[in-house]
Amino acid sequence: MASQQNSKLPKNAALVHTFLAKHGSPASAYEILDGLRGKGISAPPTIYRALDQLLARGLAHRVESLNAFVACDHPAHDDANGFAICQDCGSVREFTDPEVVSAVNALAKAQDFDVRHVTIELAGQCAACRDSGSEVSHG
Amino acid sequence: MASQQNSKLPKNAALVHTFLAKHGSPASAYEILDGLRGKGISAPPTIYRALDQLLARGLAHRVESLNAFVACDHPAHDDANGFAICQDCGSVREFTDPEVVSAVNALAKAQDFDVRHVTIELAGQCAACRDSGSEVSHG
DNA sequence: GTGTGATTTGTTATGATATAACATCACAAC
DNA sequence: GTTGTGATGTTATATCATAACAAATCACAC
Repeated sequence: MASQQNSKLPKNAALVHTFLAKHGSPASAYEILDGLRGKGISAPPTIYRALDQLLARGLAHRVESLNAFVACDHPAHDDANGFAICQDCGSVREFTDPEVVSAVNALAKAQDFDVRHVTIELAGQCAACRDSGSEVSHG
Repeated sequence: MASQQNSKLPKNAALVHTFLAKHGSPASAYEILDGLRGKGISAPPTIYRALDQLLARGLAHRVESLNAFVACDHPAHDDANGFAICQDCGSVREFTDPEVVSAVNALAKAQDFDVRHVTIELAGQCAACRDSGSEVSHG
């Protein structure tokens, strides 16, 4: 259902993917750009094009509520994944949950809606921040 | 769980809410601004402040994947609603679904994540566009 | 009705995110 | 070697959002 493209990853897409994978947490296009200025990349369109290629292959996701991008943990499910975003520490955890997916699919069917992509983003507090009494600063 | 504020809606918030309700589909902050220039509103911060007030009251929602805002259909559930967005005709339908909500809550509990807000956005094709053979133009 | 504080509003400027448009390059197919 | 396609570089600009500060308005005690 995803990752249909088996052709070789273009150079810039590979650079961006590597950057995101190392980064670990979501990065904005401009953070990626800043991180790759030494590698011949100098302008936003280059980043956005590379991101488009990664998104098409399921190798990265856009986190809508952060206007940011992450390398993908499980490319096989890129059309129905989700993110849990801690508002205290900024950590983002990707998940794929069959219960949520089936509930969403049932809903879409009931509404006679042909789903192509599902965005699920949970904003809240992660366990680590709750356990430390919420005094963790954002970053 | 939402709409805790019972104080009177400020003038600009009321203007923006009325605009969104008439508009029917999601509008960007700048579309709202353009629609209200005749009413003494002349700059983006005024719109964003009014939107913040509406969001806090559950009278409007932000559609993350469109960077746009809609008036709310059912204020009682504003922390766990969803949108079905047709990529062909641009229509947006709001929904609240207990199955999806409970699946998300179960997932969050399993992940030990304290959910404050849930974003669910389905992108795809609405029944009307499917039935008309996808030849509907975007707008 | 006057003072006081809180909220709302107006205004200018700027920051942050994303894309249009067009030229060039790399490479495979023929 | 020409042609077609996809990738890349570059400049400029469109779009979305907020910082910072001043002024107006409102609620309410006195």
